[in-house]
Amino acid sequence: MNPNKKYLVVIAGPTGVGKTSLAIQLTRHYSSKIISADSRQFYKEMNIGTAKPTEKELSQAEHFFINSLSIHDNYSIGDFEKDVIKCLDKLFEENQLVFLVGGSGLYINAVLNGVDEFENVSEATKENVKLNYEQKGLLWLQQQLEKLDPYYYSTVDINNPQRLQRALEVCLETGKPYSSFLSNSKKTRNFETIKILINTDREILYDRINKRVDEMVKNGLVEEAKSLHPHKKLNALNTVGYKELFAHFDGETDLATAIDLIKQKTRNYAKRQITWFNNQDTYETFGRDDLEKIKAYLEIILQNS
RNA sequence: GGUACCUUAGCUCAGUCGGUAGAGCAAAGGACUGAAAAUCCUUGUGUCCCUGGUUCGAUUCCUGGAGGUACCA
Repeated sequence: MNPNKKYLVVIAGPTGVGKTSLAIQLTRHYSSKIISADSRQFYKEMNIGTAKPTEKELSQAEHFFINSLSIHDNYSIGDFEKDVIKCLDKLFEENQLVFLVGGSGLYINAVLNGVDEFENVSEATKENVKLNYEQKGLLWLQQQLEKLDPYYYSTVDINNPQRLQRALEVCLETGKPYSSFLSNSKKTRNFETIKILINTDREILYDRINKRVDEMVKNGLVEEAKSLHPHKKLNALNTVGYKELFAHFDGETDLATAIDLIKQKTRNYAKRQITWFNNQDTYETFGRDDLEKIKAYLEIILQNS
């Protein structure tokens, strides 16, 4: 093992696969620390519905970023990248190996490769774009973006209002095309990365997800969501497990339907994660019971580098 | 028991003036640069409940049956 090298071990995979417990065991084995790349787990007000590690698990391995934010905070992937890199610099002073665990592929990639630098967009600009979109519709977004950034317009999914809004906000705020900020290059990092994907049969995964939702309900998810209901407009709460219950509180569905929907939307999410990681390269895939194999794999890499 | 209506995709239902059918949801696949558990894109063959009849041809019209819903007894 090269003592001068530092390693970030990424443990990724779809929700419900059992990443957390694997990662904790590995972390203990290496006496290391865990950085969470599960963006929902940052919010301290959201506990049951975000499938955070339990108190016991948190005591078994030190976790960073869990409960680091309030749902009222404005936090973005750019902030996350900077915060994690800062945190890693500190952790690597005392650890040769640090674990990054989560299922938010975009957030993991931000740590590994970086995201491009953008100027902050003011609330006024965001509000302006949002209002115009609400009043004039998707076509307005498309026309504005086509005018201000024809190149990006030709490459984006022009049916995706979130993408169009974001690009337009940047154009309006900076007076420059959104695409002029895109470098398409990876940042160099002062650590090596080892990428591990945990996956399992679809049937098993979906079954685990369904059971976990029932477990969350038993643990008080409905009550937790009830207490957050007044804040339902916040972006942090526009998420599976909460918005279905908000719809129930608002009289749109009965409770059983809401719970079934949470299961369904979580399954859909897991599938999207699998699609994301399929599209990434250089992940080594393991099953949820492959702790020993993963240890062996890590040893080989550490010895050979 | 009587009368009326219903039975079509995994679900809810359109539709075919007789030439074997299509929406939404689900499901599957895909995309992804500051909302990412978010947002968006693509994909529709199914004994048209069963049985006879009419017809060149019936899921469609007619007879009988089965199941369902409503109302009347």
